Amino acid sequence: MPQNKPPKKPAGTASPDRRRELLDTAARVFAAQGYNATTVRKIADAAGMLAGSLYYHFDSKESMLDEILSTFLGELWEGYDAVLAAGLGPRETIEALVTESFREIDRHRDAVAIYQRESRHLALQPRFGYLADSRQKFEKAWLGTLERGVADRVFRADLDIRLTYRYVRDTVWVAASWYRPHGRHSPEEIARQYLSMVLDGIAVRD
Amino acid sequence: MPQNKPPKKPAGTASPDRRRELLDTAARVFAAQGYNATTVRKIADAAGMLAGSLYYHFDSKESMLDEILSTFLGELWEGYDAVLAAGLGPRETIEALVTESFREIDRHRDAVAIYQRESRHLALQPRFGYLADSRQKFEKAWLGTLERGVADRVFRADLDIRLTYRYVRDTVWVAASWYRPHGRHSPEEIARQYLSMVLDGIAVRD
Amino acid sequence: MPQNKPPKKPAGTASPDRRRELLDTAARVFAAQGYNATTVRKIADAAGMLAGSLYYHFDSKESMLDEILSTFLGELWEGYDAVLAAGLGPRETIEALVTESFREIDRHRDAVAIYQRESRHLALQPRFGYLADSRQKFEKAWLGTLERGVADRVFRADLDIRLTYRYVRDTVWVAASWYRPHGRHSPEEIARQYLSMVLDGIAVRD
Amino acid sequence: MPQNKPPKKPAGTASPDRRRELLDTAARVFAAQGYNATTVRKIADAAGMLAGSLYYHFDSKESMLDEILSTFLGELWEGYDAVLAAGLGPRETIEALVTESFREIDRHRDAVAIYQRESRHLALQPRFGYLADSRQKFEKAWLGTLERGVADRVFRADLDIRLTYRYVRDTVWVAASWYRPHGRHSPEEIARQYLSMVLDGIAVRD
DNA sequence: CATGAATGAGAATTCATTCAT
DNA sequence: AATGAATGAATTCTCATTCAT
Repeated sequence: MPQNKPPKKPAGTASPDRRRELLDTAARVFAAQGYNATTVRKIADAAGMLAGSLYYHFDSKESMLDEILSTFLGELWEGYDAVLAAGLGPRETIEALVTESFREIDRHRDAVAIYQRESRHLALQPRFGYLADSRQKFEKAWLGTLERGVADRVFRADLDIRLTYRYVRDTVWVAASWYRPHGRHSPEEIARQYLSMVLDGIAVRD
Repeated sequence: MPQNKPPKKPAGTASPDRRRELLDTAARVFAAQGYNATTVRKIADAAGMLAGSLYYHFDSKESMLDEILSTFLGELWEGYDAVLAAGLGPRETIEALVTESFREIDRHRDAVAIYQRESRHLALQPRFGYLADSRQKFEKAWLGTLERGVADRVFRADLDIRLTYRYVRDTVWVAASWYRPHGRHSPEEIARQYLSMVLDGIAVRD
Repeated sequence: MPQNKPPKKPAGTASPDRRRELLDTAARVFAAQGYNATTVRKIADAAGMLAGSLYYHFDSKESMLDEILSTFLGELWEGYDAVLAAGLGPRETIEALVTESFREIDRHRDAVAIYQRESRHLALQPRFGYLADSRQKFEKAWLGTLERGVADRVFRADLDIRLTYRYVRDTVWVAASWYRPHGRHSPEEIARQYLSMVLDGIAVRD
Repeated sequence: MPQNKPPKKPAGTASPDRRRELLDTAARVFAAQGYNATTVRKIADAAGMLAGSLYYHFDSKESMLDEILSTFLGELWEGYDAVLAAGLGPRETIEALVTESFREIDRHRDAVAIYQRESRHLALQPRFGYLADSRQKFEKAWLGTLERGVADRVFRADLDIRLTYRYVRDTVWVAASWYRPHGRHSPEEIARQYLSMVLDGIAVRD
């Protein structure tokens, strides 16, 4: 990791720092109000500039959304791919994926919230086709792991496997709707408790 | 029934069947595209009429949303209240609430999806204050039951109780996002499997 | 010609009469100020309505332009095709085409002015591809007639034929920039004088 | 040369070569896309700089247009005045003016194209009042020459003289719309053929 | 000389809503 | 009940222009 921050103007379209700053602001507003209900003016207000000025940095409101989501998914898959490449057993893979997910929620809370709310209809547009791709890859990874777990007798065989998949998936990701970064619990701690519930249930064992 | 219908407003004119039909159509579009992204024209298209014609039946787009949500919540609480009045133990209460919830998802799938997506910010508007009320009442019922269960040693005591509450709540309601009425499983069957996972977890017991 | 004006609402997108009225207004403003310099607001002002109201009738400012130009070209080619099908000699064909052109200028003065000013760059856009097609068909008809005339020794052989083509073509169409319908001269009278100059020149014969 | 250059305005700063270069670039883009449709950014792109940088050289987009047109008209009138001062007969004057015009088209093709497209409405603005003046002076020169020619029985007397004037004027200047400098024909050769058509027509004499 | 970032005044377009018929 | 036509406010986006560096 180089220490030297960009000494001269970095090449490319514009300062990536400012870009990231503005995208963070935009993500915050999108997450709070929903993409459609967010006007460019609101974003600009939150960034302390005029609406038109945003267009120096971005082509359109949609391209901001695009960049927010694709950046998030990029980093998510970096983490997931590392987990999936580690050759863990099914239970350990699920544990690692869940933990990784909570870390991503911690780092990209707004992007996750936006993703939850908007991805379904966005995925229909060609521009956001990667959302559909990601969803499919996602399903393959999680469902495959669960199936492996059932085969290995690590996970229960009496449940509808797709139902289980949806259950585990949703269970993790809806957390983004109430999770506050740097709150009482660290992502790892939340992951631990969630895993405990998902794997062992909330009922006391007889 | 009072004689004084609103003098000019066409709020409750004519056939309640047509009204319900139109609301179902509206709910379908709202659920599919999001409230904000849904134009009155899209609803009218789906209903086979022109945008302006909807205003014979309803005051505004917002009043359609209002009626959809309040009808849904009314029926939901009818069911919940019956359960809560039955004097069941904590585990049985949770089981009954979950089952009732899946039944509501089955009957009001679109309304539930709309509720999930929009209730948070709608609740801030005075008109939709009942959403906030309902949420609070909801939390009281579920959280109270869980607490009673922990006290009765029916539910695990080692979990953060608010985390558990959110977990159970979300776990059930997100199902609306993928649930298709008249699909492979009946609501009761889905409830049964969900409960099995929530209560006992998905891991095989040693 | 039926006397009866539309007794009931005509089918289709909207009353074609109103549509035509608005297009005439738009064409007038486009011709006077140029397409780019014309704001929708100016058109709306000229039509006595608000800018947004135009969108009830048309998809966009561009689609108004499109409809103006395609209607004009449609009628132009109706006239030209009739002339070309008549089996006249080269000189008579040129005379008939010129006369027909002045008639079109008389009927579609604004559309012609717009065409002159905008067709070149519009033709590059796919939507206005028909402009390029028309230009090509146009060249074929005129240039072909001139060539036939040279072969028949009706037109001079000592001139660059493409230069002659451009000369005749431009000579006719620029007239639209100053021509006022219902002015001192009828289109036929103007055509006659133009033809006299084009065919015989302006110099006194020795 | 006065010392008092404009205090803050960068109007006439530095290298006149660079200035001319940039104006040529601007003229090229104006001619290709139209003045209104040309953004400062497009000009800057074509010049290999950023939009803001142009303002070091010019006050405004309009002042670029102004300089392009006034430079062109200045040189045009230099040529015309020489012709008009030469004391030629009407026919020879027309011949000389036409030839001079094609030379100007050759040298200022873009400026001529811009002039054709924009002068009519620009002339209404005070800043471009010289366009109206020029047009008037132009008409006086050409129309006067034609009238003299009719009086001298060099030109036909049976034609509407204003129609003839427009005919000759347009006939020459529209050539700018298709003329490519350094093309097959020299300006003098094109002038020769045009004159031959204008004076003697394109029909074979009996 | 040129850049990067912003401004601010429109521009086109959308859309909930109204209302006479 | 429904239509056709319009309103008017808001929204996204564009662009000439400015200015500190």
